[in-house]
Amino acid sequence: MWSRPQKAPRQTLTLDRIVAEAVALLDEEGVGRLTMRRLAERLDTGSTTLYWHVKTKDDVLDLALDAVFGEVRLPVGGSGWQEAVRELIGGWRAALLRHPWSATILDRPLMGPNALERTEFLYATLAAAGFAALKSAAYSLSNYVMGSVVMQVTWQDRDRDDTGEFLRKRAERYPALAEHGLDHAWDATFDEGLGYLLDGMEQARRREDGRPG
Amino acid sequence: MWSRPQKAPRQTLTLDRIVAEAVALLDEEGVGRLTMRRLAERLDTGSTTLYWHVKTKDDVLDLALDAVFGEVRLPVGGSGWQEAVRELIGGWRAALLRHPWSATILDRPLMGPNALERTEFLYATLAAAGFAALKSAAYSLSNYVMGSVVMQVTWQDRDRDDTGEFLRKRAERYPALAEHGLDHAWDATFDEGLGYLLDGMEQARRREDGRPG
DNA sequence: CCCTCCACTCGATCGCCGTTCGACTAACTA
DNA sequence: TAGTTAGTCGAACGGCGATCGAGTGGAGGG
Repeated sequence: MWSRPQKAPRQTLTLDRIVAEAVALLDEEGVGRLTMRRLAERLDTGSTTLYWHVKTKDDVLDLALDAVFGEVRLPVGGSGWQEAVRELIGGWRAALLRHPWSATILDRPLMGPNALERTEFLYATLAAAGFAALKSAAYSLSNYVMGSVVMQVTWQDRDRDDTGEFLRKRAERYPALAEHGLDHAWDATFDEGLGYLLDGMEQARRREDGRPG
Repeated sequence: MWSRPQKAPRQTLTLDRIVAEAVALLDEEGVGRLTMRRLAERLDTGSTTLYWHVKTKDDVLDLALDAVFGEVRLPVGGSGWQEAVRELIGGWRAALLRHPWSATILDRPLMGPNALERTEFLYATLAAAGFAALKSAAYSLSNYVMGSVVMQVTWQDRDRDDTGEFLRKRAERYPALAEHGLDHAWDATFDEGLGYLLDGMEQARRREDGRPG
């Protein structure tokens, strides 16, 4: 039939294109609006087609999250373990904050190649520094960065709504909270807390194993 | 009509009953299976009825999460700030771990009365201890406990599936990870990391403000 | 004793979701 | 040319959160 729609010579759909578009969609509209149908529409295809490249929607999220970890550059310099850790953890945090939706889907195993590579680097750095309680050290750091990103994403931009007023009205019941308000220098607070942790770790390292890093 | 079903003299539906049943449902089946319909069914009512007591499903989750925080007992003793913090944070962690689903919905403002009361206590304790950088101290601790709970819930019980084998097969690429495996003494690791943090905080406290707690 | 009122209940329905099925097609292979 | 296969897609299924408007039962006033 002459009216039959011409097959568009469209670019082949690939897993990479799907993941890239998913990240873009998540960045623009957030995790609640990522839909297989909407994602497919942006890729100019049918939602069914996605399922040939991907098993479930969770796969898309796993891939998108690992793509975020891929943005974290591994430290290169030969300085001390604290500097290397600061650089890795800082980049880790920055990447997650660039894609705030990622903080809300951190409750899944981070087994993608990019995440594993960064975790491996962290372990190796701490091992080289001579930490005997390697897991404790590594977990403390990843716990801290994960937690702080979740916290910041949850609370930032909340100054605009009525959360501040809500607390001010309850100043009698929550005096310390009301006094210190909500506005935050997030970066400085993060750095300071990381400093606490690194100082405490350094003490433990000296106690456990005196080898120089 | 004689066949008209008798109105059951059922117990009045209250917000408390809804929240309690939601927590039970979440405990038994996880966050993915909490449905307004299923929750209503367990309460022997229609799903529509829930919406008279609650505005959205998110309200149910907010209330359930705050109920979990309600399980955390506030420290009473008059010992040092570190002991008080350890007790609060430990109870905080324990409550969240008793309801693992809670770790996956921590990415929302914790503005319920129970959560606020615990946060207030944390601020007050640290302020009394003389911390100048109060927010940094408080955030470091909550970041740490949040992060470690999310991490543990994500990874525990994963030894049973093929995650361990997955890593063992990639031992060349990720030697440090493969060497240290997955099995964890979660409690000990948490305590050790908390120790790092508290030690680092104590150093900063002495530096900033020598007042006794 | 009846009527009104209102806190509370609920069946039906809307639009959207993730996922599946089976039919289709274009390009490559033998 | 015939067959195979990687890739596409319309239609549909069951379930979801939420809404609408029609009820209903018990308390309180006349």
